[in-house]
Amino acid sequence: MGTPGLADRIVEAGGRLFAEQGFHATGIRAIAQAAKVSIGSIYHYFESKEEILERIVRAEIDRRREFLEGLRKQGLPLEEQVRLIVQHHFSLLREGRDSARLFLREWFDPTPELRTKMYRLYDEVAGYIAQLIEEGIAAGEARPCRPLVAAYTILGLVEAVSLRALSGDETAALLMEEGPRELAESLWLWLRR
Amino acid sequence: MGTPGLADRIVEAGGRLFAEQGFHATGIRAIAQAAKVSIGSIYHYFESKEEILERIVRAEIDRRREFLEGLRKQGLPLEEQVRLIVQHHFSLLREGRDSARLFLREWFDPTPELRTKMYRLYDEVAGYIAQLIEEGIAAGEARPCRPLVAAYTILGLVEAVSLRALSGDETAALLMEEGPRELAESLWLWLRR
Amino acid sequence: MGTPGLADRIVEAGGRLFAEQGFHATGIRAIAQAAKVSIGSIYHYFESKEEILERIVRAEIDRRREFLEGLRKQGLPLEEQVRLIVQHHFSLLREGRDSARLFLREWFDPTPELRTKMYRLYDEVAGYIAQLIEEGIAAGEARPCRPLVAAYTILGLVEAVSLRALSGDETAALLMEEGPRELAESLWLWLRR
Amino acid sequence: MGTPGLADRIVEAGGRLFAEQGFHATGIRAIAQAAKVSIGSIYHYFESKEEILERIVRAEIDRRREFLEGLRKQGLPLEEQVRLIVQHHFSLLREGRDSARLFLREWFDPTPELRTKMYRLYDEVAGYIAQLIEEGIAAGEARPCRPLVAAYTILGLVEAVSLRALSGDETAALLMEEGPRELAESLWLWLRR
DNA sequence: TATGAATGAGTATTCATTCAT
DNA sequence: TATGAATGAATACTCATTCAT
Repeated sequence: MGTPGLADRIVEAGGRLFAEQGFHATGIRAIAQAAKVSIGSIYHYFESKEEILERIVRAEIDRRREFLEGLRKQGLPLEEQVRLIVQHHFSLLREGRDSARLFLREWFDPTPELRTKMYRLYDEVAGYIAQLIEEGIAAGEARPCRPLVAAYTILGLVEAVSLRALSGDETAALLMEEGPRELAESLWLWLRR
Repeated sequence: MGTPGLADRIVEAGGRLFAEQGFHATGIRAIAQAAKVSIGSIYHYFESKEEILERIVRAEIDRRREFLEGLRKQGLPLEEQVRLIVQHHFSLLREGRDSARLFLREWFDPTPELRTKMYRLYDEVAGYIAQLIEEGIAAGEARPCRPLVAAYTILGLVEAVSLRALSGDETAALLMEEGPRELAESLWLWLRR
Repeated sequence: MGTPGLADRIVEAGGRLFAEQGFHATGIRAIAQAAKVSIGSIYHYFESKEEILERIVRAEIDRRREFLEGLRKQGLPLEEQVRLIVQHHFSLLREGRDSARLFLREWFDPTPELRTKMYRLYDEVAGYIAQLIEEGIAAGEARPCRPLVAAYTILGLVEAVSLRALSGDETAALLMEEGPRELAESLWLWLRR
Repeated sequence: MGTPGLADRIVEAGGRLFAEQGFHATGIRAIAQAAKVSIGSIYHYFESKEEILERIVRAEIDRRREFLEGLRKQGLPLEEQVRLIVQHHFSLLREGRDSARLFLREWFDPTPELRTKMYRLYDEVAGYIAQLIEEGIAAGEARPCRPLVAAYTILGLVEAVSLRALSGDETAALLMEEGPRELAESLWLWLRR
């Protein structure tokens, strides 16, 4: 409601441009122009270009965490939960959600400090999934395994495949179409008791 | 035999530095210094900084392809092949093979052209794995599925997990230790008939 | 009496910061923060950053002029007057009086207009000293000389030495300790009939 | 001989511009333009803008040191030496020697590190003068005093007066004309036995 | 009076690339 | 082949100043 604040416009424009061209290739001037904001305003709200990226990533993580928290409260069987997690991820991609794309990019390029922060945020999400799996094991739905390793396996699998699915070519289209079902099935075959 | 040529020295130094610091953070002067080569020589052998990266990536892909070709000739059962593919990947990481790290980095940052090239090279490897799976299906070892999607699943899974395993923290250590066995098992549970 | 006005707080904070870090290195925001005043208020009371400096310098000049006027009224012998002028200057420095330090700084850096203003203010002080000398010559205490040149000599001598005395090292300590007596003596040896 | 190298052109242009407008007011682009050199070349030869200033100051100090060394070898009476030091200084100013002007400027503005360097260089010159005075005392020409304090007195006196003499107004003209004789006389009256 | 969000020209510096030798 | 001096467009970021509230 109401017009979005400058900070929001900056984050939105930054997210889009970073996702399209990469963090390094996106200049602060381009962000300012895209957000219809002065360069000075960017630095009024953010300490640096990196802080913009950080905010974007944090927001994306938050969204995923909320989804997982909501999922957990529903008490669905683990198989269904896995299916929904995979679907959720792909639907974010399909919507063309910029930050979903960005999230897959920039894992490595920024300074080590940012990378450390990103790992920490990522670990939060993995922790949620590990919890779901742990409960699934306790309920006898899943075979005994290390929940955290399994969580990273799920996340990694889903992200790596969706990464390829973003390229825009034929292989990408195939993965985008068949990916969700095939991945959810694979994961369940692997996790189930 | 004999001293390596200038081009080799450049590729070797570039690979090391790109992997350590990233493509953008590595200057051409740093490469020149590390390779004990003049800046002029770099441009004598390579058109641009990107071409150095391209060569490094191509070499890495070639090494993997050779491994997969060799694997295929041995006619092992698919379960064993999957196990060896996973193991091979992790052992490259464990050796600290620079280009293996690099391969995981720079997936996204460079110009779109380079990205396209990288996809193409990556697809080569995926194609080899898809072939192995196709043969496994034909031999009744694996359940029917889309081989290319399955190949990307395997590659994506392995790379995404190893990506996290490179961070150097505790989670990374856990993934590095438990990852290969757990992943191979997962993949086989999923692929088998 | 009562709380000092905003303008005073700004001048006080500006004087301190300029003296500590220099005019260029001190931002308007730092002044606002130190004075616990909004940026807007600064521009309400002053036209520009330079005007703050100008006010500080003017105040310092005024203080010196007052001292010199008071000195003149006492009708002391010129030798004594010279001694007191030197002492006064060093005691300002020793007290750590910010504007005394500032006065020695920023002689040159600001825009030409400000420099001109500073010269004019400085000339006021020199004029007072020249007057004292002129009266000393008339009274037969001092040798005949150009009073204005002599005044600049005195001012320059004292300031240049105190400049060096501000550095905080060993030489500075020596100058701070021996400077006042030695300088007063020198000046009198040189001025006296 | 032959055309001066790029580094020389940069130093020359930098010295001129710094002296005219001050260190802060002189941009690197202005130096590049004035020296008819690319910005890149400046950074090829100098690490930073400050390094240019440093080189200029060092050169100026070197020139003065050479003059003082030459003076000392001539074995003139101290009175004559003092006269020549003062004259030398003023003749540098009169020649419009840029670095002489610069030397008087920028005593304070740059970073603390540079200031420390400048003090150290300045102390070298003061040390030479102190030596001359010490020998003068030993020879019975000068009254006993602390040579280093006396040296700073001489330097400070000369520089402070010449500082004022640079302003370009009437007072400046008076100081420029009468300064050398008057100062030399003053100093000798003060130093002599 | 008083505020501080908004501005954008300006800054020093970097770095891939070229080219005369 | 081999060099490295020379280039200059591009970069992230600063900061005095304005102005609507």
